[in-house]
Amino acid sequence: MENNNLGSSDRLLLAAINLISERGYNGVTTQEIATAAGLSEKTLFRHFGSKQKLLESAFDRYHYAEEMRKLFKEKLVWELEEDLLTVSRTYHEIMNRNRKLIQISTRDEVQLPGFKERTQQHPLQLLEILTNYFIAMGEKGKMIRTDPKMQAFTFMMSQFGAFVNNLEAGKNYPDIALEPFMHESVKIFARALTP
Amino acid sequence: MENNNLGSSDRLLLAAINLISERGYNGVTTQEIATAAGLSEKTLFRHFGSKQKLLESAFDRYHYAEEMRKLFKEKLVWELEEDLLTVSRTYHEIMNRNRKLIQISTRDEVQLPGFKERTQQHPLQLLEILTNYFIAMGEKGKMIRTDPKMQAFTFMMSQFGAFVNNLEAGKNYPDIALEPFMHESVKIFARALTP
DNA sequence: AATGTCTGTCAGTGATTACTGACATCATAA
DNA sequence: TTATGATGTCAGTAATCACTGACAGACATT
Repeated sequence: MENNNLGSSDRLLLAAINLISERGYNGVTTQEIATAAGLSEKTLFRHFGSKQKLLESAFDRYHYAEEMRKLFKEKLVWELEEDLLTVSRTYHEIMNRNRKLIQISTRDEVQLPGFKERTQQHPLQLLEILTNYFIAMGEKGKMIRTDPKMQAFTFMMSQFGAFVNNLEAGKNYPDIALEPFMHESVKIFARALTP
Repeated sequence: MENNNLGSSDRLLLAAINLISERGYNGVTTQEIATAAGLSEKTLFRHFGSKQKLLESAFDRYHYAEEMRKLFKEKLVWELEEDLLTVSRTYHEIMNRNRKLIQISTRDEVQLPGFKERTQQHPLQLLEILTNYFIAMGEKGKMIRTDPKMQAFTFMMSQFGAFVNNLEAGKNYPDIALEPFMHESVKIFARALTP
């Protein structure tokens, strides 16, 4: 964890994210965070005033909030299997970039109100986009027309479930990798939803 | 939270599970747990000796560890859509019964080693059962024969994702309920996997 | 009546922890 | 050189918290 080329604030923020995502807000001391950042506890408080504000700053600074909307506009080609793969890839990219903050926001949601809403926005956005995409595909005759919202939700849940189990870490399901999962899950849904 | 007809130990265990699942192990004091149980802090320590042992006892006492294996043996009828619905129902029943303990074990896994393995056994069992079921169905000619393990895993992930989002609580996705989700997700996979 | 069991109250201890103030050090810029 | 800003050290405070011992009351069993 040698981030010596970064500024002190960023070193503290990253150390905080790493430690708190692993052991929880109440499971980490300001002393530990400062030491992990290679700085003194005093410096931590000079920069952020309180432990709470330190974590809030970490969210403001390191939460990637780009809209999924934009990412899809230019990428979708109205070919179901290809597009589902794009959706899956983009989803896992964004979610994995935010993994540690998402973990913190779910674990410590009671103590850190408002954080969960911010990380929950990505799934909600995706659900909306995907539902609209399914409706449009149905109108084009390229998809069965039954329950687009629930279909989108089911696809999302499969991706979300895989994300939560952190296939890349390989701890929960050692012999299942992310890339093959994305392909197989996309294939399944494409086959199920094609007329 | 009036469990006055229960013994003191059980009142304490249930109060501990409720509070810790909401606010985390380090976010709850022994004082709070005792008060929630309608007892004094002293009584808590007389019964369990330490906070740690209190939680461990809660797991031993309230973790429903029945094997999915048994539940399926008598229920499956080798009809894909019907069986997938049975699997989904059974899965959510068991997982929801264990929801609070599962939440504790994932949130506080670092501080409570060994707990996660115990709650993770249900999904692992289900994956194995479902994979074998898919293989057998393939041999009967009732399912496409491609990648049974990954197909089982994808189905499981969709159920797991829905479980994590606690549809019954209706907080994350207010307009999506568990029952319709189970039916739609099962329909999707049945259509995708039928020859 | 006597005994044992369960519980509460009270008053504490020792450890941890977020957070502070005073002062020193050191590099860089003016 | 001097001033400035960022940092470290040290010693400390006030609060919290897991946990304890001593004593007493309530209740059931014998």
